[in-house]
Amino acid sequence: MKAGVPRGLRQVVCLRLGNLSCRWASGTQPKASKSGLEEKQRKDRVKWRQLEHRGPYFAPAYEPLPEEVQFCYDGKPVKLSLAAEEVATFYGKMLDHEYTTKEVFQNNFFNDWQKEMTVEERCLIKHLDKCDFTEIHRHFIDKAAAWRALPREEKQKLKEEAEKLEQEFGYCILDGHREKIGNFKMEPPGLFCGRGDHPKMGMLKRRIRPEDVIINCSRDSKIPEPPAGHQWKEVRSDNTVTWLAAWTENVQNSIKYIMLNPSSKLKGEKDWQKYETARRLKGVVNEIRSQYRADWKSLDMKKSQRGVALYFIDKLALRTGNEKEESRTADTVGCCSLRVEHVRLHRHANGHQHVVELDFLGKDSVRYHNCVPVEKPVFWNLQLFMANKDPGDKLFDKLTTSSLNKHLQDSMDGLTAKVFRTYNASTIFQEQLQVLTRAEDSTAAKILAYNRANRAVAIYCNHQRAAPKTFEKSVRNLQTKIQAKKIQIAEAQEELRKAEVDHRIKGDGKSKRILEKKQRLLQKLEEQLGHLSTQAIDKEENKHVALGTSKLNYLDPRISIAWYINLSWGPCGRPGLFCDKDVPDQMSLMLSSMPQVLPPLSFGMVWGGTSNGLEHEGQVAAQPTGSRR
DNA sequence: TTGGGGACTTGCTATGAAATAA
DNA sequence: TTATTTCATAGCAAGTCCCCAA
Repeated sequence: MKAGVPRGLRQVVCLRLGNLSCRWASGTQPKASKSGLEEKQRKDRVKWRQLEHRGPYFAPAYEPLPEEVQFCYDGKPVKLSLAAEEVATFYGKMLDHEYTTKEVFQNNFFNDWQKEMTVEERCLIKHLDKCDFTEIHRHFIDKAAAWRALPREEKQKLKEEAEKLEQEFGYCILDGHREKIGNFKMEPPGLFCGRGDHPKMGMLKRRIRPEDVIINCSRDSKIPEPPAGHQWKEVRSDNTVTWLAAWTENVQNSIKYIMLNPSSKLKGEKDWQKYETARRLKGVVNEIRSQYRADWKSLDMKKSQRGVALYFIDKLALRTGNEKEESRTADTVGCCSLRVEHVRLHRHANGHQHVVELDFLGKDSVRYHNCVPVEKPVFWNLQLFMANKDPGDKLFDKLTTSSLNKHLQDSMDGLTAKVFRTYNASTIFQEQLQVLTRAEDSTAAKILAYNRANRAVAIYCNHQRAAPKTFEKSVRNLQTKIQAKKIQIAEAQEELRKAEVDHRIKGDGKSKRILEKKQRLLQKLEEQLGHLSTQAIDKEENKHVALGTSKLNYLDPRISIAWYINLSWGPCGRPGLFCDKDVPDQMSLMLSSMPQVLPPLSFGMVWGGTSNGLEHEGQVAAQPTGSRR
């Protein structure tokens, strides 16, 4: 990249560029769609002509425990059969994990474990609380420690073997291009770790054999060889799908796939299309917003519920909320599946009128808790929807996700509820970058601005994380550094003062040089302090916010690039150059010539969306709170 | 119209490599 | 050189949305 660009700033955007350059660069991106029809045609057309790969890499066979590692039952050592021992190691490995303290996990594990036992073992081992897995647990801890302690050469050797494996199994040929596969290693057997209060947690995920796997490749390609002595469940050639191999997992009875890496042309094109669809939404979003406002007044409950639900989806980034099988998954909801018990209405709260309090577990059992002032008709409608219902009843009982999406399709081809998340996320990101960035700021301040814009989106999407384990310690370390820097600055100030006096007395060239040197030192130290302080703020603000998901899935990379280039090379002298129509071609040109010449562009025209009216600064203060339950 | 399966995207955590500081 | 921190990504769970059959 071009020299002279502040290093830190480059780093923060390189994260996006790196992602983008492999996903969209090399001229692989499709042209921007001219119409919804074209997009549909592209979606429906045959996806590939040639697909060749080596098939999945299977997990190594179970390696029995050494003789000295014993499992004990009721205080006595018991030599388990191989199958039972293997499942016991799954539990033993997890002994220090919270999962093994949960009753559901324990019961499911024990139930499935018993199925793997011999008749004699089943007669003997009746209660989990009499099982002692501590030696097994210690064995795996020691094994991990031994691995860490391996000499550098040994580790290097293992690394080279892994690389060789990746070269062999980790790539496929798709229409003449060598593409990276996302997950070429078959998932090893283990215990199912569902999130939240998942009723199936602890169940045995059984080992997948070649006989369970369907291979997808082109007819004329070299069919992957199954491991010796085995055969595939099926070999097919379906060029309307993108997966290379598929199998059904036993816990949830769902299909799992081997697919391409996000860096592949195929995934990159889909990613591109996603953002183009979201950008098309800006052309109709005002109309949709007017429509859902009009629907609030409708006497038809279907319409008024749909209007309020769309308002939530648009304003609060709620997920669509498909129906789920109650007894087989954790109890999580989205917009359409909200229940009365998830909503509380406050006529006055926190100095606002018509406040809606939403409190529910969303995707991955992450808690969404938000008190948000809403428009008056929304408030009264909600009151109506909740009237005469039990807490466990559906809030939007006349609404389904399919009817909602069908309605959206009428407004725009390809529009579904989840497009609003992408659209609003990227719009907020661009707006926040504009608001928070000043050209005259230091690099550290610009990085902070970038991260804050990213954070505004992550908060909007309720992307949370558990605070890193080392968080408190690293904050302390940073504070120590700040204090040390302050002391250094005080000393430098004192030395500068002395140098000034010395120069005033002597007035010669040497004392002048010393004075200038001290001034430079002080300036440098103050800059370093500024950088450290900014880092501390950034770290603290980011304690519970996960930036990665929005960065990867919701923020159009072109916004980052436009911002970065604008800050590095100044605003565009040719307004209108980067107008919507030209975005893909401009990006293509820009990326292909990234190291040499970068065309000017006008930041602010990449998306140029219409805000959803949410006060993002305000929402940061009243952000959804809570964590996984 | 509905329910379920299939295909795909989104999301969080753990881990290990690379970068950075001491 | 070593310790610590940061960052990318592997791993896999859990969503969304489309399609098809009953």
